[in-house]
Amino acid sequence: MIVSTKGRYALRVMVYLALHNQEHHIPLKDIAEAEQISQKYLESIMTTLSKADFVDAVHGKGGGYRLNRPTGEYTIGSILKLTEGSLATVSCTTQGPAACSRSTCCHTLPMWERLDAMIDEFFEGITLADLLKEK
Amino acid sequence: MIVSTKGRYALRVMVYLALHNQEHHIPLKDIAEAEQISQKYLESIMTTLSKADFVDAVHGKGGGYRLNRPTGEYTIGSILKLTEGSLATVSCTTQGPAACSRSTCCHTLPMWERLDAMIDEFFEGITLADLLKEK
DNA sequence: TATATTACCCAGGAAACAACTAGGTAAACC
DNA sequence: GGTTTACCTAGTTGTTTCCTGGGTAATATA
Repeated sequence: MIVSTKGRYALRVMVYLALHNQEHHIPLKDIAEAEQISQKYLESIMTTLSKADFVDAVHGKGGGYRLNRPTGEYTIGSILKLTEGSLATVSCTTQGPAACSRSTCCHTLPMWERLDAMIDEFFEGITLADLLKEK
Repeated sequence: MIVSTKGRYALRVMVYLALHNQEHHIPLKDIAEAEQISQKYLESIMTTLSKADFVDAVHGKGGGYRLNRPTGEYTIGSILKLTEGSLATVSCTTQGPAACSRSTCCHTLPMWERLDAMIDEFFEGITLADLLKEK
């Protein structure tokens, strides 16, 4: 697993907000119900998205969440990196090359680096707008 | 993390065996020491490789392990799938589409499937022989 | 045959992480 | 002032990862 529920939930919520991009904000409760995600768990994810200005959050009655950019400006990579922390496929590549004492002579490290680059390119090449067209 | 130490260790051992492909077999103890991997932990990995006929195992003095195919015939994908069980990036794609009740209307599922396909292609396109040329 | 040397088997355990829960406080609206 | 919402801190449960311990089975050598 490279992407946990945290990242997947975040993506689904962003898609949901994109599909319901109205004038009014959508409260967390509604999103959780519609997407069948634990409300409490989703809270922490939404706060992360809000702090990074991925969504606009409004308190009180009539409040909730809303996207604050056009869907084409959110790459999937940016959403996943924010919520997952990292998309590294192996621990070798998360920290610098100094992390592994064998890095200077490791025959597999270059492959991991190429894989990470490929995955990064994959996710950065897809936007929220692209996802809406799927299915 | 898509690949745990188990799969990474397996790869490193296979590379080690490829680089030391002599007439005689190499005992586990030597491999563990050279690669700085827990001997006990490596045992279970080697048994997996042996059972799948990826390596030839010989008991007793002078015994140990040895590759039993040319390095070009081992794809990285086959080694990782054997030791990791699966290379799926999200739980949605591990089981069939029936696993997730939302699969019929999920906007993100096609993306995960494309990602999995891309990663599979990546690993199946690299052989042990290719890794030896690295670094 | 005895002994050393190796691979194999089975069971468990510490630590980390993932996924979720509980119980509050702060802001905005009516 | 009260309701409705987002936000904050902490804890809990379950799973997985990584590793260890204590054996047994096979093979070679003396």
